[in-house]
Amino acid sequence: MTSLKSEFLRVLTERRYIHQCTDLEGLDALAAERAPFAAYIGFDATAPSLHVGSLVQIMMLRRLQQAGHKPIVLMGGGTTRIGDPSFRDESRPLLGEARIAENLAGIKRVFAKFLTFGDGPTDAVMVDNDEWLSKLNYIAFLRDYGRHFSVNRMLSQDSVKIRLDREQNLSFLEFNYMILQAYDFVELARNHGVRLQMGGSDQWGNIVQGVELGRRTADIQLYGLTSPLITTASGAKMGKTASGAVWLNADARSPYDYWQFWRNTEDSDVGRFLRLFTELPEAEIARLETLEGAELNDAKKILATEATALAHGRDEAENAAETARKTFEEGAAADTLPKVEVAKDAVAAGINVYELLVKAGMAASNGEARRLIKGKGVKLDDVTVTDEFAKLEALAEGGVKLSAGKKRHALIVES
RNA sequence: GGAGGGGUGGCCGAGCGGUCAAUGGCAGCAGACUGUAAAUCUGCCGACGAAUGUCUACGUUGGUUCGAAUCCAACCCCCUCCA
Repeated sequence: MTSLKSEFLRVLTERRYIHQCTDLEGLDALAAERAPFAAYIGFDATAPSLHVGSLVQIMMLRRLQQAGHKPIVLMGGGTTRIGDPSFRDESRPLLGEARIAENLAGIKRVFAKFLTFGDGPTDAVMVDNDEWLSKLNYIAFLRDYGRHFSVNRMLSQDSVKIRLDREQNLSFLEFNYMILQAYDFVELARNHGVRLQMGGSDQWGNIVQGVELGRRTADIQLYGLTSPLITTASGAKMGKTASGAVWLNADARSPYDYWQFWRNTEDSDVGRFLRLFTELPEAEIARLETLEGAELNDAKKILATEATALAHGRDEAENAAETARKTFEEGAAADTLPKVEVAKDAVAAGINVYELLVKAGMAASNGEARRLIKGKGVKLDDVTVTDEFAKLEALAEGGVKLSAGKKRHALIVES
């Protein structure tokens, strides 16, 4: 590989963000120019927040902005109404307009943490493809753009081929997804000066279609860049855990939980995640990833704090780290643990421990809570609860620490 | 429109009149071992109840039967092939 001239691509390469690029040299030359250029990544609006699965993409936009260029967040308000069939076994449910609007608002709040929005030349902008897609005229669109797409070509695309090979239905609606995505690219190139589209590796086919459409219909040289699919070392997709998706919104997953998610990273993922999800200097990461055994836990803590700082702010991250330190290393009940309030007289009357577990969200039902106790999974102030009908009858001054397993803790306090 | 196949718990997938709250796998939770890791082993894994138990659940609605996830009918949805 030739040495890269642009800061943007140098950083992306060093941090292992790049999987494929349509024209690395061309893009490098563009990124090395002094004038900012715009690049975009599309996100769909199927949920009210984004989760860790999209974090690589978000970080790429952040890096772009840091390198002095303009990130554009394309919200798929229009395409969400179709559903991307890429590598999906089944059609996605179609969402109503109200839900989509709601989702867009939630997602906007996530991005505000990672990017600087505004009107300046390198300020981030959020656009919704519904703006132009809903105005399309079918006949005109077919005539102007439809003729540039080869069905033969589209059928040979992996994402489509998989569906066909498995003899699963692929509706025409979904088949159009890639056409619209390609059109988005050209539309953004014309009206927002976009030259580059980035995305996950599963978007490669769609992105390439857009690059070609740009050349054919607008005579613009566009670029595409994809990031590798991020899985954990044991092969699981990023962002799914016990309690569901790891959301980036604080109201969907608390900063403390978010910190815990990163803290529990597998050993062999630490270096890779530090590069992708934190902004620590490369030299520091190189040092951290050589740690072994129990010492590697220090690296995980740094990973957790740095990653949490990006999504929730430095203060929240430090708090989460401190709460975890007290809870796990001192065994103390940090007063910043999630709190469960119980009425005074309820305690005096004696309250079942299993009820507390349900209240704390550590068990979904009384039965589950009792099973948990039977399985020796519950502790009160670090003492294993042995009787499934044990009651809590008094509260210590600072409350009582309730633990389900080794990792989930809450503080029971009087209300 | 015609012919065939199918819809079972978070997912995959058995069951095909009673012994079915439904085999098995995955995912998940807990315990042991550790380092809040991985791997491994053990237990749990519909709701309510202290419990014999009660309730809800095998696409929907009816029916047959002492008894239905299992049989019948209609309907809805999905898939394949033909038109």
